[in-house]
Amino acid sequence: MLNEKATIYDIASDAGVSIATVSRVLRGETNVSAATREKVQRAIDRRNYRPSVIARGLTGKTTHSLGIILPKLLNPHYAMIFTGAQEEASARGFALSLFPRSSLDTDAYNPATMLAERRLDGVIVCVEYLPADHDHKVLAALEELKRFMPVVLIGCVPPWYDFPAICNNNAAMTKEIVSYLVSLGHERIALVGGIEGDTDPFRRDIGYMEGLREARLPFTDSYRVWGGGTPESGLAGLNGILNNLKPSFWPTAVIALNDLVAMGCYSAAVSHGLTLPRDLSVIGCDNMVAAPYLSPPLTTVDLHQRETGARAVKMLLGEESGRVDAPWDLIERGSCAACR
Amino acid sequence: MLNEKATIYDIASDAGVSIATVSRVLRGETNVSAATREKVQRAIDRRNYRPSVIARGLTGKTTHSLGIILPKLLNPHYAMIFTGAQEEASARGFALSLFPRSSLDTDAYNPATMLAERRLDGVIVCVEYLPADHDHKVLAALEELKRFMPVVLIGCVPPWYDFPAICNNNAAMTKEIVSYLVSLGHERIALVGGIEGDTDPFRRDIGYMEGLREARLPFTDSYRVWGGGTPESGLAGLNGILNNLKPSFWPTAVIALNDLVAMGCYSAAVSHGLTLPRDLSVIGCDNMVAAPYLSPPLTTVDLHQRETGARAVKMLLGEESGRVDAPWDLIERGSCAACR
DNA sequence: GATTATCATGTAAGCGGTAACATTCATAAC
DNA sequence: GTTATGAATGTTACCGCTTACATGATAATC
Repeated sequence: MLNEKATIYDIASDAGVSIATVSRVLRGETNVSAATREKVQRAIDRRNYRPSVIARGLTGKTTHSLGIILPKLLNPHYAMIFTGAQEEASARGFALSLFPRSSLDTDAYNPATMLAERRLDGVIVCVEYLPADHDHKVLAALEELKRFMPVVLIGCVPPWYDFPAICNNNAAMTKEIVSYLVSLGHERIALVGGIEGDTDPFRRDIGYMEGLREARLPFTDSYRVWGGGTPESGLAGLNGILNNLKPSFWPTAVIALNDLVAMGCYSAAVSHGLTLPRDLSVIGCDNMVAAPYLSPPLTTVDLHQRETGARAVKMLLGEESGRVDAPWDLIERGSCAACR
Repeated sequence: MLNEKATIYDIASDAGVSIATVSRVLRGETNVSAATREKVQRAIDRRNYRPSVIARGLTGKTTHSLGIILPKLLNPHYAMIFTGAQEEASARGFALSLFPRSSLDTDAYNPATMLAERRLDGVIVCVEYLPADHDHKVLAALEELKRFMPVVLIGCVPPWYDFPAICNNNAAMTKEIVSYLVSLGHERIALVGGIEGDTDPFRRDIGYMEGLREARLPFTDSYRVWGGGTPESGLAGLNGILNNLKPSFWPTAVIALNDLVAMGCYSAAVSHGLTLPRDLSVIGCDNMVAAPYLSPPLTTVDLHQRETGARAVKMLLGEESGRVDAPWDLIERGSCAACR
């Protein structure tokens, strides 16, 4: 508790040894005599000395810092991933910095400049389920980035992307959701959210179609609306469906892109005089903390994002590798009911 | 786009100049001839060279990296602060790393070790409205931290803390909320959330009491329940009030610690057969993105967290100083109505 | 007792930059 | 023509560590 910024030289001279010896005790090498070790440790404690991670990083190998890029923290999905990654990183003495999505913009500045110049030990990139993420410019930026440091992708990642990834197979998940709703007797099932495109075989709409086909249900174009992951989008999406159809054709269940979209659907439903889940079942995705407190409590899918974030860190650090699928669990609460 | 990790020496030899000259063009110094500058720039572009922030940091002055400590990212309040801080930091070429709350635990490890050894240029600490944050151990850790780097506090910070801070005067805010509810005709107003303690003059309960007094309303002990900032806490809190009182004594309005707590209150209310806002008005705090999509849409207080986060960065960088108050705005939506 | 293996410790060369100071050379001043 | 002046550029000593290698002192080997 004595003084601020001391260097390894100060400690060495305090303890009457060379800096190499101090460095040895700092790194816990064994070939230091007990007496010396103790002398050094005392000097360290006395000055409250902390070796500079910066200087260590310069010497080579590792900077003990990681990065993460994600669309937005206000989306609980990403906040959970970040949290998991942060915990894992910090448990290993790594710092985790958040970088903006724009880091991948080829136009602005040079791609990935901020990341590259920091010599990160790796970066986690959360890709949105949006064509914007899959366009070749972003992909090029990612390839570029990969030349500087290990990259792990999280999200709906097409198999032909040559990146280590934790992949959300939204198609398989959505198919399971459809069959769940079918098991409740629903036959008019809407899908709200997601973006059209043929770049990605794991898209929700693909699983949606498959689920319908398997249940021998017709695909009705009006029941599928595209949109982003916000409440606004959910509101607009379901409103569109309800406004354009006679009530007798209204869907009895809706699959929302995520929990936020589901909230928008709640709003749309009540504004059309529908009572949930009696008149309409809604299922979300993400299992955000607030999900159980909506009325009705939201039935959703738990994506284990925290675990995913932690896992991504392990992958960056080389403890795991390749491409793995993220697990998911359907969480039944009160927003889905048997079809009347 | 040629090669990875080049150094300033590579560029110098490519361009046929000394490293000092390269360093000069890197830092945009003026006393370099146009011809030389261009030669160097070409070499830089050709190898896609990025100077190492690590090496720069070693030389002294600044590491161009900041830290932030907050209770949890899953709380939209903190996610918004983080977002604002991140944007501001990255606009200036600073990285922002998230560190866990436990960084301030005196017990674990040495206080602030991770932060100190990274030689951050500053750290933002979001303190919770909890005695735990104000206990002397955490305060000691903060003082310790301050000896290593600039610290800016965000939150409900008692005036005798000698820190630059952006301060939430929750007392003043709550007083205003009370008078808003009073103006709607409410006379039985509950306060759900917050922690008892005498360490902090900006506590919500103080403003609550003042507001009551000013409106010449009695303070009813059963209407004030303590608790944390989660939906669980809101549910338990309001349930407690409703269960312990005959319906004729039920409050007609409730002030929730934050929007998440307000959601818990919604649940408690509906489970008691109450219709919002007809039978009960609820007001939250934080104005989270989902707030407009609850039913009824949540009346709440906007704390301008993004702006606060950005401002904290500016304070760390010495562009602003001292202790300022965070602004707030009451956002009227559908969850508060005139008392029947 | 001379040789060698072993352990504890010291010396010094980087790592990739910055910046103070030195040098060079052309132009202006005398 | 000589010298002062200053812009352009180069040299070099750090910054705070890690690490390969050197050194010295003991202990083990025969």
